[in-house]
Amino acid sequence: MPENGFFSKVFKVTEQIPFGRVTSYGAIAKFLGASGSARIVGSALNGSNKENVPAHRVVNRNGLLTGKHHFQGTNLMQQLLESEGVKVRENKVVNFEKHFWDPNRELKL
DNA sequence: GATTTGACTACTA
DNA sequence: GTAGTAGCCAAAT
Repeated sequence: MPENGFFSKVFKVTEQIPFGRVTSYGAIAKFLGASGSARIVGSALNGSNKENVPAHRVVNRNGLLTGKHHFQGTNLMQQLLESEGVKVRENKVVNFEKHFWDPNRELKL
């Protein structure tokens, strides 16, 4: 059964992110009905490292890999994104709008 | 139970 | 376009 914890919700949505796509914390927060809790999404992903959640597909609204430091400490996040077809330049996602995936828009329903 | 913190976002200068 | 400040909410201490 689904857990009501905010973290679990974030994990669930993050797991639903399609291949080669990225999204923002605010988008996930909004999808969960907690718009404004973007920071909580980041905190949740902080624990996602232990889960099978592709947290590397979640970046800030600028497409900047703000959480790359929270990974293994190296450029693993960027490597993963590039490995999925998402080009990264200076810790920023290239064509962010193009790779942007909005759960409210595509995952909805 | 109160205080602090944080992988953010938006507004203003 | 960049820089700084404020607002926001949930989890951890």
